[in-house]
Amino acid sequence: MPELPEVETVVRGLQFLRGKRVRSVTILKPKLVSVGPKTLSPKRVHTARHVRAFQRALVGRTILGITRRAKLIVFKLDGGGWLLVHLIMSGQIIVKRKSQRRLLIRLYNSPAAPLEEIPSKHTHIVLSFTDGTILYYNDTRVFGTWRAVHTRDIVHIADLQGYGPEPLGRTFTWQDLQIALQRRPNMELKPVLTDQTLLAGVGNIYADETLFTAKLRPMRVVNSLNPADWQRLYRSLQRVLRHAIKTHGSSVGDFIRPDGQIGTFGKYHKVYDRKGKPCVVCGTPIRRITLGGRSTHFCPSCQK
DNA sequence: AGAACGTCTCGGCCGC
DNA sequence: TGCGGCCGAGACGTTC
Repeated sequence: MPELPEVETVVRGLQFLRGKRVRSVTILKPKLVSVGPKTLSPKRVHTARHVRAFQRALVGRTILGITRRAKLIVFKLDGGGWLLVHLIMSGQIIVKRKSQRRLLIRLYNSPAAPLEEIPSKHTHIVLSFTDGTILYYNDTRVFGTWRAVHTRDIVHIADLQGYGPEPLGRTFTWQDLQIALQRRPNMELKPVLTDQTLLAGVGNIYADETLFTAKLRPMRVVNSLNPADWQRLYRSLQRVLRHAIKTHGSSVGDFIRPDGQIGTFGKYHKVYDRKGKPCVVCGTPIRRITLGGRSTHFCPSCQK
């Protein structure tokens, strides 16, 4: 399931799409796509016209670059267009290269569907490129978002403007982390770490793992941290995220790499989804609580 | 059967 | 009484 390391893994795996031109766009679930900046009205209209506008924004365009902002995959297109893809909970991008483009129509229900069993009944969007490459978007929970926007709209896009700093950004220091999280001085660390407007890219798993590594309890209030705590939190955050990227992201849930392989980070979870199991450091059973409406795991002995 | 790793909206509350 | 910001709850399909 995609947080910063998973999205980063996907983005790196998609680099070979640069220079390819979109031949056609098939939309099987119109609710997944939208065009233009977000409007003030929360009600989204999904019509055939809507789908056609989305297709028009992409067909004939060449992909100039693929980058990541927070958990968002950002495709830069020629002609000033952008495609912003958010995998939310269960989105997967799977690409077949030209040599593998023969389609096998065989329904397969597993999240880690092998390449030859794509498309599946969870394939909702298909991008075909002029060289025969095909990109499939699978999403069991149909929560993802695909938004086509133009450069002139980009400053209005809450998706890009509302995000906090990138935790792995070149200039990001422990003081920057402190400044970012102290915008919510009276809140608990866990919900603050996963707030995208304060800090970009951290979700439930990596928040729990980061706090364990930093030896800080998830329910600690932000303004109770001293400078040593902030430095430990900063180092832990970067170490956990970098390690996860190195191991290609988490394999928990539905995460799948663009080449169809599953991630391997799940093996290294120290607290996440380990309720009742012994802490890898001290043996104390890992505790699971709910914080900010999300499951939260910690070692009651190691984390202070 | 209840919970799921994300995001958005809504509404209550607080402080000005 | 009004307004903005903060913050928690619930909703959003589907799967196991």
